[in-house]
Amino acid sequence: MDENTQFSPRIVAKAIGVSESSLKRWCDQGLIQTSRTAGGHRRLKRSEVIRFVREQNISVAEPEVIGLPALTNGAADNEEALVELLRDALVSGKEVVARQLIFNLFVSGWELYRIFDDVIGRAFEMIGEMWEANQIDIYRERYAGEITMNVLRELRVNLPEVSPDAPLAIGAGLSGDHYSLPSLMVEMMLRSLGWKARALGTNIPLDSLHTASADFKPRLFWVSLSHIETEIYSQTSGFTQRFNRFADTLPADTALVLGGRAISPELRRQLRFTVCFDNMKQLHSYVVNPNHFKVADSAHQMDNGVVKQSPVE
Amino acid sequence: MDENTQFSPRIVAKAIGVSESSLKRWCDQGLIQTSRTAGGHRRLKRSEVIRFVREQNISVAEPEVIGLPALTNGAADNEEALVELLRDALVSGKEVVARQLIFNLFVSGWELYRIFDDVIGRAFEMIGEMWEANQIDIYRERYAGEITMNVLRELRVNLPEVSPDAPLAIGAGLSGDHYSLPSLMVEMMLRSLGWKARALGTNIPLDSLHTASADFKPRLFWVSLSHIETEIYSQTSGFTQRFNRFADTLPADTALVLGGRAISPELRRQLRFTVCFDNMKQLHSYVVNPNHFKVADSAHQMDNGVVKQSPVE
DNA sequence: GTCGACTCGGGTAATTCGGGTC
DNA sequence: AATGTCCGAATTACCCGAGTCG
Repeated sequence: MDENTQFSPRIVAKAIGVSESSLKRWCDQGLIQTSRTAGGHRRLKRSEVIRFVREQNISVAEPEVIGLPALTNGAADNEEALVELLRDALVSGKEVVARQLIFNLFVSGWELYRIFDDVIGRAFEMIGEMWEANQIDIYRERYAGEITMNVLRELRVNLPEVSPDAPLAIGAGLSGDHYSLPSLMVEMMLRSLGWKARALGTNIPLDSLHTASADFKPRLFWVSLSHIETEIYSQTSGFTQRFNRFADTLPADTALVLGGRAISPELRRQLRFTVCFDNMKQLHSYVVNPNHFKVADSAHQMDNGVVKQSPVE
Repeated sequence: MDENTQFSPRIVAKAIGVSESSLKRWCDQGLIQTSRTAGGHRRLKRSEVIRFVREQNISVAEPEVIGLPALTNGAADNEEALVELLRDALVSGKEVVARQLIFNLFVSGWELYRIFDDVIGRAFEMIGEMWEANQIDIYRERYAGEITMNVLRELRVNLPEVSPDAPLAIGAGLSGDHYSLPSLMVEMMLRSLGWKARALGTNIPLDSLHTASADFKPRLFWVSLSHIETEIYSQTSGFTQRFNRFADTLPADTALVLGGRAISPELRRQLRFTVCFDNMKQLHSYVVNPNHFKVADSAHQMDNGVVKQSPVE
C-alpha cells in the first residue's frame, strides 16, 4: 500500500472510468501532479490520483480504496501481502475493500482458479486458523463468507456471456451440506471457460440430483461435498452405497465431478466418479484438457471400475 | 457492470425517455445526485437514477441502455399473474426472466417489502405447495432459492447509498439455520430505509451474536429463526432460556427484532424481544414508525416484561 | 539489443455545456 | 410551470504513426 507507487495514464484512466486523452489533458492542465520518465512518459502517484478523484467526486467510499487495478500489479510481486489484505478486509467486515481486491485481480486477467485457490482460499485458511487460535469470533468467519458470496455473485454478472450451444454443466451440494461457496466457484469457473453452468443449490438429496440429471442432461455434473451428514444415511444403505448407485445411473456421456473437503482419502477410494479434485486448479485443468487428465488419473479410474467419456471433445 | 459505472445525461435521458435538457434541469435542481468531470460534464450513478425514477414514478423506456434487464415480455396486468410468472420462471430455472420481473417491480417504485411479501414470498408458497403435491422435485425448490439469491444480491448493489452516519443494524441466522434469504431481505429493506444494515450470515451461535453486538453496537439487531436445531440445545438449558439470556444482555438502546417461520405462537410467548414480525411489511412499519408499533404491541411487551427503547428517534 | 506492449502527441469526430427560445 | 429543441463553445472520446518502457 505504498502511497508513492506510480501508475501509467492508461491504468488510471481505466480505473476512474475516463478516456486516456482526458486524463492526459488534465495532467497537462496541472489538475494532477505528474512526473515524467526520462523518455517523457507520464507517471502518476497514487496519493495524487486519490486526491483528484475525491476532489471531483463527492461520494467516495473508503479513502484507501480507489479502483486501481494496478494496485494488484504493484503488489503482485508479493502475493502474500495481497492475501493478507483480503484476509484483513474480510475479518474486519470491509466489503468494499474485499470487492476491490477481488475485482482488481479479475480485471487484471487472473484466471478464476487462481483467485479462488491462491487468494480467497488462502485467506479463508488463515481466517480458520485465527478462529482456532481464538483470535477471532466465529461470526467473523461467517461474515467473511457472506461478504465473499456477495462479491463473487457480483463478479458473476461480469463474466462473459456463453453461447447458447455451449455444453451444459450443473452441480449441487448434497443433503446436509449448506456451504454454497464451492458450488458458486465451480459455476463461475466453468462459465469463464465457456460452459453453461448452473449451481442448483445446496442441501439437495441424491435422489433429486438424479432427477436433475435426467431433466437437464448435462455434459458435466459436479457434486460438492463440504460436509456429509452421516446420520441421514442409515448404516445398511450408507452414503457410499447410495452415492455410487447415483453415479452408476448417470448417463455414460455425463462426467461426474467431485470435490469438497469432506472427501477423505478413504471415501475417495470408495466413491465412483469421473474425476475428483482437491482445488480449483485441478478442475480447471481437467475441463481445459480432460484427456490429459484422464491419463494422469487412469489408474485411479480403473481402481473404481469406472471410466467415463470425456465431457469435452 | 459494477456499481461505480457512471452515465452521461444523454444516455440516461434515452433510457428513461425524456429530453436531455429536462434531465439536466433535474440534476441542477438536486433531484438526482450528480458528479462532474474535471471539465464540468455531469456523470450519474445508476443507483441514483433508479432512486429518482422510483420516487418520481417515471417509467423506464429502455432499461438496457443503463445496464438494467430489458423489459421483454408481457406484462402482468394483475398481481396474481405476476406472481405466477415469477413462480414459473423460478421453477423452470429461468433466471433472466426472474431478474427482469423483480427489477421491473423495483424500478417501478414498489416498496421492497411488497416485492418480498406479495411477490417472492407468494411465489415460494406456491412452489412449496407444488413440492408437497409431488408436482416438482425438491431440487427445483432449491434452485429457485438460488436464483432468488442471485437476483436479490444483484438488486442490492442498486440500492441508494446510505449516509455514513446512518444508524447501524446487524443481524444473523442462528445455529442450525442455514437459510440466508430472510436475512438478505431484511438487510435490503433496512438499507432502502436509510440504515446501514449488514447481514452477518447464518448458522451463528448465540454466544457469538453477543460478541457481535458488543463489537458493532448496533441500534437494531435482527435474528432470523427459520429453523431451530433443537438437538443443539440441551433440555436443561433449552433454546428459550439461552435466547432470553442473550436478549437480556443486549444494551437497552439496541432493538432486538425477531422473525422467521420457526417462531411458533408458544415460542413467541416465551422469547424476549423488542418486536417480532411475521412478514416484511410489519418490519417495514416498525422501522418507519417504531413508536406507533410499540403502542400496538405494548400488551405483548409487558407480557414479556421487556420494553426496550425505540431504535429510531 | 530485440521485442511486444505501452505511451506520446496531435488531429478529428462525437458528445456535452450553458443559455436562450418555443 | 414544465418540457423539448436549437446553438456556439468547450470537453471528451477515438485514432494513429513515432517513440519509449521493461
